[in-house]
Amino acid sequence: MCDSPDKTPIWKAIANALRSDLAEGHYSPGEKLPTEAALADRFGVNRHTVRHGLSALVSEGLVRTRRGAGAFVVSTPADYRLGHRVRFHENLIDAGRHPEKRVLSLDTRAATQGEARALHIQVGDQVCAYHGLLLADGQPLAVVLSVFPSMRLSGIFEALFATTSVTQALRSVGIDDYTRASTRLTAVRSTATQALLLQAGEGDPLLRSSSVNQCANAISVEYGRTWFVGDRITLTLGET
Amino acid sequence: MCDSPDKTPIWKAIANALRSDLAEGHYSPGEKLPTEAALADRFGVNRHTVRHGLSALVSEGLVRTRRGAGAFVVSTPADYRLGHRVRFHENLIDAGRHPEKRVLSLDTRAATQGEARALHIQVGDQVCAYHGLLLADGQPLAVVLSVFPSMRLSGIFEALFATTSVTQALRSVGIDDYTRASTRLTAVRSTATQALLLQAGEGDPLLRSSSVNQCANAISVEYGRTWFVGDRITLTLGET
DNA sequence: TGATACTATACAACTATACATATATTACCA
DNA sequence: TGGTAATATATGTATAGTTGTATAGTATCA
Repeated sequence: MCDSPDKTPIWKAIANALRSDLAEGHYSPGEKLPTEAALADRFGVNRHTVRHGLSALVSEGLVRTRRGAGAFVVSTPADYRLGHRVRFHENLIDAGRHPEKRVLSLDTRAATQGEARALHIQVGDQVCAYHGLLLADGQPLAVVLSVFPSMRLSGIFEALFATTSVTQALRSVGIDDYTRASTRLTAVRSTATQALLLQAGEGDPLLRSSSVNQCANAISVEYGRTWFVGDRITLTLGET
Repeated sequence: MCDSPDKTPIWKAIANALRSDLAEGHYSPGEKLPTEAALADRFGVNRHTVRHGLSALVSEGLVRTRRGAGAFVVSTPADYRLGHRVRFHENLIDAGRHPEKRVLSLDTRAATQGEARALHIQVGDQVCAYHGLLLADGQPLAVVLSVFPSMRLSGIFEALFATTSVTQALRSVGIDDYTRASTRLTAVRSTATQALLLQAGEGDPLLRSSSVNQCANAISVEYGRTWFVGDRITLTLGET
């Protein structure tokens, strides 16, 4: 009976075994781990013990589970550069990722109070609202709500229909370049809908960015709000 | 036994997302929703989960599905015009709906403090209280609590028995016309009783309107409180 | 005796896949 | 032009597999 301070519990040993499997690259990002039942069988333990071990990896952010589907290796957080010029596609390609955009809805409506203030227009002026999903390597990264002042950008609605690129859409209505006039960041908890779209947990922390883009003559052309999944992104400032 | 904070099931979150899409007017009646496969793709879930969410909307009567064809919008929120003259039947007929009223109770009692203030009468004066249910195309739209000052409108009780139309009842006691003197709007959560009557979920958001109608000589003839189901109505102001 | 670690079982929620069946669209032919 | 068959598309149904959760039980150790 040597009283070693603590013999490592089985679940911790399992977590360690899996962790080193990941570290040695036996599984690549996005790959599915064996099922809990299979792991339980391999380690000769109960499924709950495996789950205990897995949950440790989940809370470390190494693994993500989807009910009914399995446990998947998480990819490392994408670096996202904030600065004077912010371009989604460029940013992710620079980070070695494959960017993708998905349109959720696109409609024209009256500006809310906050939108009006941000864009320096009147409450009730027509705006074009773009609701979309940003993905990196096929994994949801953020939801976006972008608002454009229709009056200043006639044809923006059709332009956004034609292309998913904000840069191209703006160019096609005569805005050759635009720069980030302001960015504000806060952290919020995800709603059920956001969680669903982002394939994250309800209440998971999101990084919310509110920003205004202006064209050459300091006219506001876009007011965007973006909700990033906290643990899939690292925002970087200042560096080139 | 720590209670987990109410986690929304995925299918319910999908139903909510679609419901609010309908509420925001992204689809009009008769329009086809995206296919189950497309929705499953958008939300990143299995088609069966989407089907579960859709079936909720079907059982609410918002959507109808046709095998091989798709899912189609049955009803979108009724437009309800607020202004100087507010008439339930007219409003819904103008919106292309079939209005209906159902009497829940009708009695004479003493005015409460709030009612007295609204109608400019004394606390304890006799009022005629009308409790009813408004329906559009057979679906509950709102519960109404209407209070009339008996003293000023002798015979109003019997008149309300004879007809469900407020306009007609008032006319039969000598009020040929009346106009909306004030309207106040807030949002509240439904009580269990309201939810039952409205065939909505307990705690669902309701739009509460408190209004006073006056006859020609600026005498208050009705104090009404109406609880609309948020999903089923869009109140419009100002426009003709 | 009580706390901790693990086991055992059952069920709910979601996924994956396959196939049946109804509808819409297209191609082709007279 | 009009009708019909073939094909693609979409919903309905069935079955099995996987994770999430709840409950109860057992062994061990302090």
